[in-house]
Amino acid sequence: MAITSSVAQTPIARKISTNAVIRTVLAQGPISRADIAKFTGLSKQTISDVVRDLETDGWLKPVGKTDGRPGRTAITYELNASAGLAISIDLGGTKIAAAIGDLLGNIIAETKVPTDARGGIHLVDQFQAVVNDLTEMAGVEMAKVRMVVLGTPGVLDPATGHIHVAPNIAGIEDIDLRQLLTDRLGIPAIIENDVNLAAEGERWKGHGVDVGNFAFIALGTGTGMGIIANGSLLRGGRGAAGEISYLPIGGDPFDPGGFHLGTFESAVGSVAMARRYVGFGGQEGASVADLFVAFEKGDHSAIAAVEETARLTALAIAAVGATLDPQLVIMGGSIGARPELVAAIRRYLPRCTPYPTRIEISRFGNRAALIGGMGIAVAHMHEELFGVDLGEA
Amino acid sequence: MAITSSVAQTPIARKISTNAVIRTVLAQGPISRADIAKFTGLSKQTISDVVRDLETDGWLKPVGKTDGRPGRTAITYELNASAGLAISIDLGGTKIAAAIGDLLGNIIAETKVPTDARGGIHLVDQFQAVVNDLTEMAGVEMAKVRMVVLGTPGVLDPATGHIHVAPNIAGIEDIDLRQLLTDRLGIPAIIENDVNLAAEGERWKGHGVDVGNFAFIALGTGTGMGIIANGSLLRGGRGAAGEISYLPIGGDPFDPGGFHLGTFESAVGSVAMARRYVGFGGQEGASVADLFVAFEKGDHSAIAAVEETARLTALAIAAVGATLDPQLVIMGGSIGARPELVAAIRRYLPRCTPYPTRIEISRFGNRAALIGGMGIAVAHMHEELFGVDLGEA
DNA sequence: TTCTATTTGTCCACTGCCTTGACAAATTAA
DNA sequence: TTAATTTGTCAAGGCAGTGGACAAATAGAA
Repeated sequence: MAITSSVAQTPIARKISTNAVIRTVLAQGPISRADIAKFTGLSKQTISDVVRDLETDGWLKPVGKTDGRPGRTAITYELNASAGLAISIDLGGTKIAAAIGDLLGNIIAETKVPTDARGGIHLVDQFQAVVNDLTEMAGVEMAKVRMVVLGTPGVLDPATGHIHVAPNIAGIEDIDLRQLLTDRLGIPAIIENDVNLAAEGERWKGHGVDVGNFAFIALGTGTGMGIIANGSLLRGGRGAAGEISYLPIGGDPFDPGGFHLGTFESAVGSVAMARRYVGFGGQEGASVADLFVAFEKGDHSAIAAVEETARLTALAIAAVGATLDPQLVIMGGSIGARPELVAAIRRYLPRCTPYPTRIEISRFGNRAALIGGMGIAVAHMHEELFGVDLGEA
Repeated sequence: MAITSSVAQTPIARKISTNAVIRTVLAQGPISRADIAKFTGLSKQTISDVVRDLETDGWLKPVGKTDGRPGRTAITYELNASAGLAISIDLGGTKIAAAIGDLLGNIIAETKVPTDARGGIHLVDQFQAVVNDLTEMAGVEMAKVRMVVLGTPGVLDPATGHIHVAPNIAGIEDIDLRQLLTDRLGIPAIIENDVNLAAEGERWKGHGVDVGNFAFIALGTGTGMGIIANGSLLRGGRGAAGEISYLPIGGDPFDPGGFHLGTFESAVGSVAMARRYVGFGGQEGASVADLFVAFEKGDHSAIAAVEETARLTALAIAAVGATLDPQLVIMGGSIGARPELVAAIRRYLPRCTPYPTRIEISRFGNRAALIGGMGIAVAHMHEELFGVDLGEA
């Protein structure tokens, strides 16, 4: 394990300079070379050289001129957004959503198809087809796509990328989906848990912007949490960080045989919520959707069911608060993003913890994972294209 | 915010090279210049230059010669451990422990004094005296001490370093202890929560070596947890990460007025444990120490008290596991490190969570925070002396 | 003991990257 | 039209790193 690679002469200094220029342009929008020099502290000469190289390689492009100030007009440069493309795919139990975006993360095209129920290798075929559709819709060549991020349910092993538990989707636990996707598309692929991606999405462009510590809690058919701590995603030892299904809340965790499903998920998942509604007097066979309709009409059974779910969720947030101390909890998922539920949680939380966490509803609804995947893909693309690699550091 | 500082000509390349050399020497022990060159990938010439500079500045020193291999003998170099010193201070409610260590983190001298009950500014006087004692004991000059780390109970604001809640120690919530210490000693000071330091200590030289995700749980008068996640300390938004006192476990978190003390701490702290023992039939007025003596003799009340504490702690570990997914939980503190208790926790944990975490007892006992402080101090010293600063990166 | 293979470490020439200062070019304000 | 100001290029110089040549030093073999 060599610490510095240093194949050629002294590429490191130029790489650092290039990286500084790119980051400055990325952060400061259209900017002149003179301003880049002031901002980075590098000399005008160096900046001119670097910008020239970047322009001939197609990464930067001149976009305009300054005016209004005294002195010679300056040519302003911007990142050539179309120089690199990335794809985000959100694999769900019923549908596959996908988007293609440019170097700045602007989404150019988006599509959605039903998930192939046969699962397994057939999904890879679907991904291929979806990617083809996207490049066609966007009118771009596949060669410029440099990164694909796939969000899936389930626990992913951080080391191998192996998907451990994915109840909704058939036959993906035994195949190396990341490798298959990489091979099929010929570009680097990343797999990440969908709730983790939702958290990344909120960090990128949602409520989590500039928040270094927050959690995204998804309540729906199942329960999950994505954690951003110290400004980066927390995966845990086996990739199971945020698997709040197993929180010892909402039932007796020592109940033999019961805890394997997850004490918390057994208490607040959609099945439990519907059953609770029925138990409180709701219509036999009612779904969670029915419950919220009834809630709207002021149905007492529905209100009681929501209240109880909110109470348990508040306890879970209290537990998360005592462990992670997030500045913010973002609620998502088909149930978790319901304003009625969140309002109730906001009422319960200060009653069970002295330092209640701020709670927001996800900004992106069911597109959060897709957005987050794009954020990750763009970040990795930047790293791959412009990143400075000191070996380890 | 300039991205590269670049005061002089091109200091960055030489800094990177120097850093690579130092890290290689640090990791590979006594090593020749030729081997450093092979290891880093840099040329022999560069290594010779860098080593010469480092030697004249006193950071490296030749320690021997190679032999046994064919070819010319090589001079091997080692880090000059005494070139830089660091101090770790552990501020406790009853005593102040402190140690001085060298560039490699070897502890040279250690001391302990009772905490000045007047607290506040008097503590700074004590710190000063303790530091003087240490340098005298170690026979070193204060000028070579480059970093001091202070561990304290309480929640520290990550941004300001302000100590929020420190029940055991008088008058330190209103003063800027870090600034006072820095000014008094004339060297950079860092303040960190003592349980966090204990976790860092285990990571540095204890059970947490090479474990990227683990938690150190301290049970004693109070309860606390230090978290290492993704290989680094997790502080949370307000520095309150790991404040498991507030876990909604071991009582009714909605009990009005009760939760301010912390539901979990109220259930497993030493006061609660002694009261539980008495409640189960133990001697009126018995302490936790008495409890464990009785436990040793097979006293049923004591056994029941330990069992209940273990059961609740297992639940807390289950909650932490569902949130952080640590590979390991290390138990510490006067109660938490008791083997009897840990044995019971190990029995309970698999009964309340499907993926029980491995549990170990702290390797350093009540010196864990002191050791951890030394680890942090040494790491910061290395960073300050040899670190490569790309501005942000 | 002598020779050979091998390894260490230095010397030297060369290249790449960055900086500084000078200066031409272009624009606003007076 | 002129002065002030800013942009961007040119040219010279320095630092850092590389690679090849080579002297020095040693183990092992003849």
